[in-house]
Amino acid sequence: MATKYKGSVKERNALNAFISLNRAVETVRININKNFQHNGLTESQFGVLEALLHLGPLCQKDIAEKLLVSSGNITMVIDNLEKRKLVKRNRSENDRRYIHIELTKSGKNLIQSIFPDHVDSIVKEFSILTAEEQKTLRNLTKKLGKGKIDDQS
Amino acid sequence: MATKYKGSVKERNALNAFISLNRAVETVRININKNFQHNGLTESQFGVLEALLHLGPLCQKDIAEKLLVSSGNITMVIDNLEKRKLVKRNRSENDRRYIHIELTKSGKNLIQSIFPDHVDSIVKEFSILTAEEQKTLRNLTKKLGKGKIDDQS
DNA sequence: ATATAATACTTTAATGTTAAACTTTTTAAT
DNA sequence: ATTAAAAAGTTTAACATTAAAGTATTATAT
Repeated sequence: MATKYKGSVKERNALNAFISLNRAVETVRININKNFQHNGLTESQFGVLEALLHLGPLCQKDIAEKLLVSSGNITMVIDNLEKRKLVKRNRSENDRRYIHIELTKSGKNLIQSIFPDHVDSIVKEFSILTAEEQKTLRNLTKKLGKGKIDDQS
Repeated sequence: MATKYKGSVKERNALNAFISLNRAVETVRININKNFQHNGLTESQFGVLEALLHLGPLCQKDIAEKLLVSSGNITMVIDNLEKRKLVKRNRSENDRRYIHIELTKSGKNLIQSIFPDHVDSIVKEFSILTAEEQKTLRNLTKKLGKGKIDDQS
């Protein structure tokens, strides 16, 4: 019953790249996320804390753009982080539509304590590739993604 | 306030590759998913229908493994597909623990009508890379992902 | 100045997602 | 044969996610 898709060479090339790309991200993520899951953080919560750590206070719209998620989603993620007192909402005085989000002291302590392990596990996952291959992978994927997040270059 | 992470060369290489990889998948997915979203399908639902189309009837455990999701999740996704009469549950006679899922006629019609556009949009997204680059990308990501889904090779 | 647009955020409804506890069925051990 | 363990699927609670509609605030056009 199994019927593999038969397409043109062009189609098979793109499909193969797409499938492997998705699979790689999924498996790598599952392994890397174990780090902050031990600390009761979800991937979204970790992403917000990391952005705040490395970029400083941000309004919710900026966070949503960095993480490529909807504004409604950010409202809930920030809600949950606020419940745990890891971040704080500050209504802007200049323009009261904006809410600036900043790390609390315990939020900063938490993300700072987790981040080194996070980096370690990324290094570990990618160590199956040489430095040269990692650079190649980065250059190829940079072309595919219209990224808004600054990377480490 | 922005404080970029300072790490070793090894760490920056891995981080850069990781960030670009994630970003590429997210942006590519958002574009590609528009196809089946027009037909009221979610990404998960599309994934199930596609697996059933190309691999034939599967039990829920197999579907969960192909899609790298939990068994509880598959229960819900199949529930929603069943509500729309796109798939059908068949309790196995040999071993009553298993439930075989198969496409209904309308489910097969739907996925067959959508799939060509799906492939087209993947080809379009990846056309920013040459055929050689697509193969390189595939080979690099294959090393990273411990895939279980058969690809088109 | 006032009406209109646009912007930032929230809410709602529907679906997705997981982990963990649970049921049912089958297999393995003794 | 009886019991224990394993396996497939379901349920529950909590969080994620989006689209679309709604609220509050600010900017713009006339």
